[in-house]
Amino acid sequence: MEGKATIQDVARVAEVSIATVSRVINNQGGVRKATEERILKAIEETGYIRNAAARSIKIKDTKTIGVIVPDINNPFFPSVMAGIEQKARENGYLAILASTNESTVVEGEILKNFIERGVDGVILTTANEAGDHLKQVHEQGIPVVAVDRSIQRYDCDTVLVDNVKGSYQAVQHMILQGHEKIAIICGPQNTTPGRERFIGYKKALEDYNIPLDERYIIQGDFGERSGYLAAKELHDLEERPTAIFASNNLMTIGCVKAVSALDWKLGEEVSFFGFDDVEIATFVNPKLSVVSRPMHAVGEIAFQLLHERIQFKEPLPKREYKLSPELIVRESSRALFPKGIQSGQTS
Amino acid sequence: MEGKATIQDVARVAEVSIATVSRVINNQGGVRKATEERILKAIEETGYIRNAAARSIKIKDTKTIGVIVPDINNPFFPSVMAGIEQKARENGYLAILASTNESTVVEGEILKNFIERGVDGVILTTANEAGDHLKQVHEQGIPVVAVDRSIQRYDCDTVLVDNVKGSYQAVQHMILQGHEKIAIICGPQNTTPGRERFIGYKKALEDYNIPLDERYIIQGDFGERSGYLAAKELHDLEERPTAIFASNNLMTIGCVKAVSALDWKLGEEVSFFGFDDVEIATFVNPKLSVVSRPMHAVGEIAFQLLHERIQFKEPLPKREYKLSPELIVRESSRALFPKGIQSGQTS
DNA sequence: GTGAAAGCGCTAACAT
DNA sequence: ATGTTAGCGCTTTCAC
Repeated sequence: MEGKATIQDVARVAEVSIATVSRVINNQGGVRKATEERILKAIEETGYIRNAAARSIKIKDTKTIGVIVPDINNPFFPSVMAGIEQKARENGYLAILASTNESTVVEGEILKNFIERGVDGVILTTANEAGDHLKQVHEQGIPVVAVDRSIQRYDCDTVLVDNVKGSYQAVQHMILQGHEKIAIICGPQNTTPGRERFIGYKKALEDYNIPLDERYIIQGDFGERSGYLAAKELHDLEERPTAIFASNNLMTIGCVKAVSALDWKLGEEVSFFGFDDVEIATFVNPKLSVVSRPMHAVGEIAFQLLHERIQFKEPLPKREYKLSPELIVRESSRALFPKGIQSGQTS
Repeated sequence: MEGKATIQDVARVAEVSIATVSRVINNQGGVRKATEERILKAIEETGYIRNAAARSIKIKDTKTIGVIVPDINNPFFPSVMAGIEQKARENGYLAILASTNESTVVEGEILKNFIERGVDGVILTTANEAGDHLKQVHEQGIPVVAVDRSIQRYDCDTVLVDNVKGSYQAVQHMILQGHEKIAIICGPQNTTPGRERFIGYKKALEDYNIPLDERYIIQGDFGERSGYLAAKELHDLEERPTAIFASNNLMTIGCVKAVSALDWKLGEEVSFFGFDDVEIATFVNPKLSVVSRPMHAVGEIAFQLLHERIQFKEPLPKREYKLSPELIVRESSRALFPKGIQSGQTS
């Protein structure tokens, strides 16, 4: 019992050949009921578990997919992962996860390791959109789907959230509530999300003929501190904005902290919209309006796409999904001057 | 180039035998510089990546450990995972993660899959402390270390956080600040953390000769709503507690929400201590005092223990680590009557 | 219905 | 320094 029992051991105990044992293990039928039972009993007795390594050396697929994320501590990824995992399980796959800590090198190592282990496919949010380190995977013909960040150097299925649309809608919502002095706290412009969310902002203003005002465009770095600083900067303006849009979760947190510290009345003196729902959103008063990403769905679709690739190895064309984010309007975004009174006037 | 290149292909291209190729792959030395370079070039050319399956069929270890968590969305686990991963990487191991969604059945399946894949060891927070489903792992002689929840049926190394100590210290802290009417929002008493945190509470009161008051002991279920309800119940009391201890993160959130809704002045009218640091802790005003668990360290130690088991397969005795939680005193816990005035007494 | 035997890709003696 | 070869545990013809 101790140590690994092999198919040989089972065969010996059941007094049959290994071929027959193999047949029942993979229930291919064609085995007499009696022998099958004898074998089953032998398996039980020996505590046999088949060796996947030996198996997958013959068989091509491993029914395993690898998932790679840049930062396991960012709540976005566990949610996506949950979606992947659920779909994977439904389809008889095991999803294994590894985190790169935003390091391209580590990502390459993990990738290699996954390939060595013969994963059937990979879902990843890369630490490096250039994608040169994906060469190996590509060469092996292993299907890949990119999530949240696209890959430049190689074509692969991609599932993104429509950042442009999300920020557009948030800004539009505030415009329709009468705001014109709308500030944005941008993410880094060398990242896709940072760029796209800024584009949505500009597009909304443009569509409603509101000129871009440089004073209201603050560069942040997706970090909490930069959100804090940005809010402060906006508050220092002679002509303060009446609404703020923060491009991500951390900057949302920083911004709200600052607004509160400055005793700038959220929702009243300044409306607010954040990108990505955060735990504190429903905690602060007033509750935060946000653009929420369908993370679970992202995971499900990513698996879906991957699964199709795995099944029909044919060279399907590259596909790109763009999921629509959802506008969650809570209390921090309000109509400007509900009584129709203009700024600078007395009541 | 397309499709898997094998060691054979490399040997052919480099015009050497597969043995020599194997030698350079595993850099065992004893290969002339020139040939080595030829082989390296051939590897590059063919895009060869060694097949881990074929390898681990001969070699015993896979340099891979499996990590199983019950709920990937609970922020506790990603943190622990980060600790495990870091140590694993430092030691040349790859950590793969899978989540059971608190299902014993799924946990069994994952375990089996991990065994099939020949993981060298497993770190898990089980969905079922009884541990009958761990039979298979045990039989295979694969080392296991339990994290945060212990395993009853089998002996294995365990790393826990000292719940009793954590809640003891929190309550003690409040006692030393003059509080006597200290309420607890308990977790389920059929879970180890729920039980232990209650024990620490009782012990602290006992040590300071404060009689247990049933009115101040509220049963919760570790869910946010129960924390909310509990706070309400306490507020309804004729003789309200002057301090509250909440046994976990979610109930902390619920409780604080309720306190705020009831306009019960946190820190002033009622002191507060939570178990587990939460994002909102530093967000609300006043900032929350909490018992914080050293999650990263838990992960590091778990790997450490596992690694030792993997290396010296000898039957070490079962080891149990209990890490001390850290008391983070912020603003929600304050001295009762800071001027030294005793309850019911005159100065 | 069952078994014998040939590999799968690799490592590790054992030769040379 | 390099090659030959015997397996590792398994699946899969091909016989019987």
